[in-house]
Amino acid sequence: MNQLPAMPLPTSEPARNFNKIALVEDKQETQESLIQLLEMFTDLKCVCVCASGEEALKQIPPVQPDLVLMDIFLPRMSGIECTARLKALVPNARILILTASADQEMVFPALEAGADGYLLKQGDPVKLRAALQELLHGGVPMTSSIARRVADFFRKRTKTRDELVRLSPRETELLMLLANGYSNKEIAVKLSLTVETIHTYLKNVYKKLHVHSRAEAAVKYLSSQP
Amino acid sequence: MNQLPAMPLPTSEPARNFNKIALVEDKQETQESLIQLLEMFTDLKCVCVCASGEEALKQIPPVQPDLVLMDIFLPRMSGIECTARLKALVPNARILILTASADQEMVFPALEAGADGYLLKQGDPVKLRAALQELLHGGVPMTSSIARRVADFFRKRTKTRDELVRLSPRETELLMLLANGYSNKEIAVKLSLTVETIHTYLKNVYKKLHVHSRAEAAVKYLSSQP
DNA sequence: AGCTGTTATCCCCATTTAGGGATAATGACA
DNA sequence: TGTCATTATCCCTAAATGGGGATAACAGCT
Repeated sequence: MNQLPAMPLPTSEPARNFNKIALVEDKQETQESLIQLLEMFTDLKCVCVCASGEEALKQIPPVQPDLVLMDIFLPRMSGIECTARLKALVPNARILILTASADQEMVFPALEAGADGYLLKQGDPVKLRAALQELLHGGVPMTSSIARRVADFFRKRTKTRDELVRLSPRETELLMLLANGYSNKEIAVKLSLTVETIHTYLKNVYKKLHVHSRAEAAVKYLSSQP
Repeated sequence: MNQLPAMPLPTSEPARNFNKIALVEDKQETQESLIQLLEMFTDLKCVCVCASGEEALKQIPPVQPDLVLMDIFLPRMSGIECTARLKALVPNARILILTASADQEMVFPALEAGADGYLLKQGDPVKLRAALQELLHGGVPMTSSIARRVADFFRKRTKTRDELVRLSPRETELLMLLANGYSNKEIAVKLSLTVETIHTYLKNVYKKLHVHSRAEAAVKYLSSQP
């Protein structure tokens, strides 16, 4: 149960007054400008620079950085895949995805892979600086356009929903809770209604959806949103 | 198909050099301090102050504000519900949810309801100012802790995927049918098993997934699917 | 003034489900 | 050889659910 696998701690490190940062970027030009930028921040030390995902998975785990700046578009292994694997090897590292405005559609896979932030690399030193600080303090830096995409993700679910069936607001509310796995009793408590009322509502919802069980209703509701 | 319901445009407004903002907040103290704060911003004009959701739905649509600051915890109608209804009545208004740190769990319902931002009301004028600017420019202001919750939402999907791996092939087969809305009886027929057998299987599946109802199991299964 | 939809409460009853247990034949694996 | 996971069957009980109905306040519409 206890293995203690020779932790890579060559130098004793009781307390650092700087944060270790690693860089994964294949385009040399961008790589250099980022390094230059990072040198300006005296509390950050760039300890590792990789030009590919494979390289990153080998070189980054031994140095256990606090931050990783990850390009999304890498030769063979994508920055997303690299992020997912790195997160398993260096769970304490906070990974910031840097992207060229075009590949914004990768934001959801990136967040799923464990990315801790998603920024456009337009090279604003002040914004990058702020983002890195935010990362170190547990935040999730996102540009507003990316946050908007995230918000839209949630929004489009309710929009498509009432296009299918004409449920009343209250009925929809109930169905949402049902589709989250709540029991009638739990729903009743959440909405401050009696269980019998929930009962009646669900009967109507079932009729409108043409289903005969809560599981069916939940499926219908959930499958109506991408 | 075309109704054109007498748009409320009493004054002709070709171009404004300020943005109209409305306030929905029941606590008088907070209300006053927000008004005071907004007065500092000369490009904003507070055109409507409401102390309840019901009031907001009546008073806000006629004035068609550009921004709405919405408290989440209101007497009868929640700020979420009010947001959803307001969005239908004033689609062009950008609604910013203001919340006391406690009710952070409302962030998803809020985004689904159509909120355009979600901030903690800790009363930092600079941050509020920045958020309002971001709103007017199409951004979605969120505090980093809230953005983090959003990111975690995507992450937990992969987590449940791991739990599903623990299921045996037969158990997975059952769960798939369950998640299609079939009853135990129907599943039994489909797999040529007795209902009691289905019963036993589901008990085990529930244990492994840490759920207590078929609806919960279905939701967990479906949310783990791409 | 009547109709319809929404919200909300309550009753009854049959079926289904959830949770607890026991049992047994497989095949894998150590 | 024993243990374990998987597949499969059966029994029991309490709780939850599904389907049927009645009732009532209220808002909006005609």
